[in-house]
Amino acid sequence: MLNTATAAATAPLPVGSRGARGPVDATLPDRTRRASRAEVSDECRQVGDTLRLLNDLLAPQRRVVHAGDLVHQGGGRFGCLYIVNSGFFKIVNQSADGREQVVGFKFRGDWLGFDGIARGSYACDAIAMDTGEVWAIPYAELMAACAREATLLPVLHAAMSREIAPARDSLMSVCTLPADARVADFLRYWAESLAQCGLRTDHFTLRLTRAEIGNYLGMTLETVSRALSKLARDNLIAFHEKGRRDVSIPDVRALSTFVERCLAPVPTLQ
Amino acid sequence: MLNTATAAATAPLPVGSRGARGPVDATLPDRTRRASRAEVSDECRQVGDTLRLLNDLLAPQRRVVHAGDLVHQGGGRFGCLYIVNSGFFKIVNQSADGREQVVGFKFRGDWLGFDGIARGSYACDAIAMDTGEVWAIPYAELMAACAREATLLPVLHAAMSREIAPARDSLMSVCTLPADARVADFLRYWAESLAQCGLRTDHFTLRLTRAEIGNYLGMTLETVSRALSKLARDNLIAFHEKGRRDVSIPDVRALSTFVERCLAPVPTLQ
DNA sequence: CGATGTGTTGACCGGGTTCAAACAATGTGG
DNA sequence: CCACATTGTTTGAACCCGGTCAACACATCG
Repeated sequence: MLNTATAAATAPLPVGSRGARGPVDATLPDRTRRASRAEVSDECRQVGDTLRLLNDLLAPQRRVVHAGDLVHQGGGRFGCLYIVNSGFFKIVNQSADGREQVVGFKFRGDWLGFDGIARGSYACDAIAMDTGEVWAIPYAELMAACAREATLLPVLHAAMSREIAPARDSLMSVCTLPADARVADFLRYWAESLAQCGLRTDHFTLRLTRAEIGNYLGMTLETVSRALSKLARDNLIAFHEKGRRDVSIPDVRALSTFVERCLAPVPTLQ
Repeated sequence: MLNTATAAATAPLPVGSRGARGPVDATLPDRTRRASRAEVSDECRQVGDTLRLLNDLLAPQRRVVHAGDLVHQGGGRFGCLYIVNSGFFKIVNQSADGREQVVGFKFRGDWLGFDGIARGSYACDAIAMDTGEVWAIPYAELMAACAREATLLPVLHAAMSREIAPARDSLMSVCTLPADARVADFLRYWAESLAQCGLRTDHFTLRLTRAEIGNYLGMTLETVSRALSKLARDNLIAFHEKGRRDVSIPDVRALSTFVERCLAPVPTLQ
């Protein structure tokens, strides 16, 4: 496939004609951020606090959903934001010519519908993948509450800010990693997301079909299946008996090293 | 490459086990939104209004940048948001293992640095690709101004909301289109972006190298070059004399139909 | 039981990567 | 001014990863 990673190695991105002049905020960058266990539990607690705050201030309408339910639909009139209290959801983009693309997933504490604020209509579908509960918050009411309660606006902005990075990360994954590594990286991401919900990460059942994973990662379901088989062969994951959707991940970090190893064949950046 | 579009045709995404139950806001979706000429000039005016508003309320620090300058750097401490007044910029993600990925571009009226709000540090590099000017706005000051001036917050939220869609769109492009179509779609996007800045769209000079385009689109620079040559051969674009960076696009809509034609070989969705 | 949806695996082949060579544009120093 | 290096672009040829097609296994369900 597109090994742009190696391409970038042979022809690195020109940072500029005369070299960088340095950022305005010149602090040392630490790009290697990865959530530690303490941070994860910390984030878990923050999510609980946020949900409690919203519940107290706005008494949002709770809505129970089941697998396949649409929370909001692309093109539909924007009115509410939604917060995931439980379950998980996929975000699906649809193009005018019928292509549909899974562009992300949402878990407990994530918000749905931010893309509707600017356009006045949602830009994508949000679809439940399991039984769960979302809280509907009319945007106008949220704004009014922000005027009353000063602690609310920072929470909202942080949530919107968090929407930006994931799509960029998966774009990078799709553009720079070969198929096997993309699947491994996806499993790592999934385990990390579960951990942030306080769920166990060493063993879980994927509620996604191979086709959905493949669509999200830009490959066919056959390639996903082959990649998973290979990962199982290498003991990076293990399938539980009874169905190939129960996955065990003995060591999540091993998946990360596998991803990096896929780029190792071209170790020298220059 | 990965024709997941056709894969989706043979194995369409399951919307759910029992079918969709309908969205909360059940208005008719119009997914086929594309900016008309009136909308473009309208948006152009809105951008001007926004810049004027911010200038009057906050007197932001103006900063002239040249090609290659870093506006902010991934990992750097978050403090300011930036608004593009002129020039254009690329957003580059960098992974811990050295991969770097162009994940988007910014033009006049776009904001930079939203991804830093949640983390407290920027998640990516913002790099000028030409001489231009950005306005630095300390986030704390912006929040204070929002408290004074009620019209500011909706503008800010709309800007943040607009950050969500582009990355998703390019993810879809990368995942569902073959190389030729991706390049065509990129040119269409670029022309559209220039139009929204009030610049001419029928003839312009790409300030990007083939390597940068390829990185953004998930392919090698050679493939970009070949795709451009093919588009020129088909008279969808034309190269100006003196260098292969001056591009003429006689009819932008022809590019759109070309993209759709790349999916035509599999016309029946079922 | 058959029907349907999902997952696995194999064989083939084609689009895109890789490697290589050549050219154009630009700058640099003697 | 030319020689030379550098960077970006184009084009060709060979290879290979991943898409395509097909067959089969397995589960659930009416």
